[in-house]
Amino acid sequence: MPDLFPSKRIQILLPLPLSGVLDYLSDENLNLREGDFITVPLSGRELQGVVWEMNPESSDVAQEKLKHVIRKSELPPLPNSLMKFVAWVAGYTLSPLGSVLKMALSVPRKFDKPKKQTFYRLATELPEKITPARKRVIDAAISDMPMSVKSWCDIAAVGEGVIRGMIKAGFLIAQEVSGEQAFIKPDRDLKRAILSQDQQKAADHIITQQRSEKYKATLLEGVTGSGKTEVYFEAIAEALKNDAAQVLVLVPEISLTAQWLERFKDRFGAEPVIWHSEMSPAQRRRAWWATIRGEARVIVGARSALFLPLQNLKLVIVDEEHSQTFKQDEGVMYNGRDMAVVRAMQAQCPVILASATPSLETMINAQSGKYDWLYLGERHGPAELPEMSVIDLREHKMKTGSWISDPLYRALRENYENGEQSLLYLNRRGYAPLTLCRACGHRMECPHCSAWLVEHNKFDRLECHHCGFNMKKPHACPNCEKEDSLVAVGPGVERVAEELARLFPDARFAIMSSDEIDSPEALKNIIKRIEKHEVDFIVGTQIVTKGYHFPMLTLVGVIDADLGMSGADPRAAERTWQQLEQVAGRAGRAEHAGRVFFQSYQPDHPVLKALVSGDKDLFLEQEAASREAQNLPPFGKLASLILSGRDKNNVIMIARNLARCAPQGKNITILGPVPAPLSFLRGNYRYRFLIKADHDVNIQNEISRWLAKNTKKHGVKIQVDIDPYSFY
DNA sequence: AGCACGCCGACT
DNA sequence: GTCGGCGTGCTC
Repeated sequence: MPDLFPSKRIQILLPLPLSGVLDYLSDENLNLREGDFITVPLSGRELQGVVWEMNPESSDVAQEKLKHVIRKSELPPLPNSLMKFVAWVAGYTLSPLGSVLKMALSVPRKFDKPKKQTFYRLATELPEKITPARKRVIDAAISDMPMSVKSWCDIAAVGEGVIRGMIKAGFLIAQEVSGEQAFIKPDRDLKRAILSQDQQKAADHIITQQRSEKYKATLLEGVTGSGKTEVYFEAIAEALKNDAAQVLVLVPEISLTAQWLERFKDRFGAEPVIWHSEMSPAQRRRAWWATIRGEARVIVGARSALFLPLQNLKLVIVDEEHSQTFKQDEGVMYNGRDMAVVRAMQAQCPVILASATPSLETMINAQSGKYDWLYLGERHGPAELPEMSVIDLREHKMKTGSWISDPLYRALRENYENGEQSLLYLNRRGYAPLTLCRACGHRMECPHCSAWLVEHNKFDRLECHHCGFNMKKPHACPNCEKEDSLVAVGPGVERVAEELARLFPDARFAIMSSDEIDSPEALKNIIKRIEKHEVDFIVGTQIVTKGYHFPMLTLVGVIDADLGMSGADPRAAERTWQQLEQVAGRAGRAEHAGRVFFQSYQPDHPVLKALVSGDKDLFLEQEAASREAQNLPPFGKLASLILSGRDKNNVIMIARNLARCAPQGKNITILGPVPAPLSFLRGNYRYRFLIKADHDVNIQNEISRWLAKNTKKHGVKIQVDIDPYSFY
C-alpha cells in the first residue's frame, strides 16, 4: 500500500510491563500530539496506548520494522502533568514505565462513548402556590444544573412521583445530555464551621499558602477530635474559589471513611468524587471521565487516585498520613504519601499532611523546616485521656492456655460488673498461630511457604496467612500418625474470646477481625450491636484501630504489647507505638475516663514507656536518634532486593553472583544475601539483600547499574523495593 | 500482558 | 509415534 500521506516516527507507551516506549509510524493527517490516546498493532493484536514522544531523538529500531498507528481516540489527551508523574514514579520505584502507565489507564471501557441520558432542570417560571414536596424540590435545586430523575429524588428527598408530576406540569424541563451524569458541584460557602482560635490560625496559614499557588508541604498535627478536618476543609473551600481547581484528598482506606464523607457533604452540600479499586466499573468510568474533563472538583480516594488524569490540581491533602497503608508493596511499589508530595511539587500547589500521630519521616521534615508545621492542641468535648498502665508478665505469670493475667482479669471483672464495655486487642487472626504434635513435635507448616498454619475454629481449618493454602485439621499427626496428639499453641482472637467466655459465662461477646467482618453489612451490624450495648466484650485485631467510635467503651486490654517488635523492620517500634496509641485511644471516648492495660514481658521498652508517660515527643526523639545512628530512613536510604525462584540452588547461585559485583563505597552498604524472613513463599525460595546508603546517594542509579552488570538470571525473579515497609 | 516457540510425560 | 504441560522470550 503506497503511503498517501507522509508518516513520521513517533514513540508510543503501552500499558504493559515494558521498560520503555515503542516506535511507530504516524500519518501526518492523524495530527497527533503528545498525550493522545491511540490504537496500535502489537504482535498481531490491537492495543491502546499513549503518544509519549512526537520528536524522538534517535532510535536503533529499523524503519522496516515500524508499524502504523491505527487510529486516534476521541478521548481528551492524557494531561502532561500525569505523563510527567508517571515517568517520575517509574524512575523512583525502578518499575517499567509501561507498568506505571497501566495504573493510570486501568479504567474499564473508557474508550466507550458515554450514552445519552435525559436530565431535567428547573423551569425559570414557577407557580406561586406549591405543595410542600414540590417546594423541597425547588429549594434543593443547584442553580440550573440538569440532573437525572433519581438525583432529584435523592437531593430533595421526595418520591419519583413528585418529580414525574413536576415534569408533566412543566416545572422541570427535559434536556438530552450526552455523557455521564455530572457530579454535583461542592458549594464552598454552604456551611462554614465555627473554628476555635487554634483552628482559625491554622486555617489562615493554609489559606495564605493556597493563595500563593506554589508548592509547599505542611504537617497538620492534632490529636483525635482537635478538628483537623474542619481546618483543611477551609483550605479546600479556598481552592474552590478558582472555578477550575481540582483538589485531591488521599485517605488510607476509603471503605472506612463513611463518617468523613458525611462531614464533607454537610460542609459542602455534595459528595466528593470517590476513587478506589473496589468501585464498580461504571462508577470508576464516571469518576475518571469527570476528572479528565475537569468537572470533578474534589476527589477523595485511595493511593491509586494519584494516577487520575487531573487537569488543574490546586491542592493535595493526605489524611492519616502516618498510615502504612499508603505504601504499596506489590507490583509498582510506591508510597502514596511520598508520591502525593511529588505530585504537589510537580503541580506547584500546596500539600497538607494530616495526622494525630505523624510518621517519623514527616516529623523530621517538619522539625527541619522543610515542611510547615501546624499544631492543634485542644481536644474538644468532655473526653479525658485514658489512664494507661503496663502489666509485667514476668511478675504476673499466667497459667498454660491462659492469656489474661490476674490484674487484667480483675479490671475486666470490675468493668463488666459496672455494666461497661471492654475491648481486648490482639493483632492475630484465628484460634492459634501454631499447631504441633505433642508426641513427636511436628509443626503444621504450609507446603508452599515457610510459615506455620494458623488454626481457625470458625472455619474448622488450618490456614496459611501468606498464600491462602488451607486444610482440615487432621485427627492424627501427619508425621508420627499418633491420634489426637495435635495441640494448639499460642493465642489468636478466637482463643482469647474462648477464654473470656470461660471467665464470664453470662457475658456477650463480639470478635472483630477480617474473618468476621467480610462485608460492609457485617461491619455495620457489629458496630450497631456494640453501640446499642448488646456486647460486653470485644476481642479485636488491627481492624479495631481503624477509627470507629465505641462510645460505651471504657477499658482496653492489650494481650501482647510485644507483638511486632522484632525483625529487620526499622519502623517496627514506630508502627507498634502507632497501633497501641490508636487502640488505647478507643478507651474513654465518652464522659468516662478510660483505662488501658498493656500486657508485656518487656515493660521497660521505650514504646511502652512513651505510651504510659504520654511523652510522645521523647519517644520520637529517641526513635529518631536511633535511626540516625544506624543511618536508616529518613536519615539514610534503604532498599530491599528479593530474589525468588523455584530452584533453591539456582537462587543461591545467582544471589552469590550478584553479591560479587555489588556496588561498593563508604556511602553504600550491601547486606546479604540472606534467606528472606519468609524464605519459602508460594513455592518459591527467596533470598534478600538490603541496600543501605547515605542520603546523597542516588540509590536507584546504583541498583540499576548493579543489576545490569549481571545478565544471567534465568529462573529468578528480582524485586526491588525502594524504601520498603514490608520485610517478609 | 498476550502469544509463540520449545523441550519432556501420558495417550490414540 | 503425537498432544500438550507451562517455562522463556519478544513485542516497535
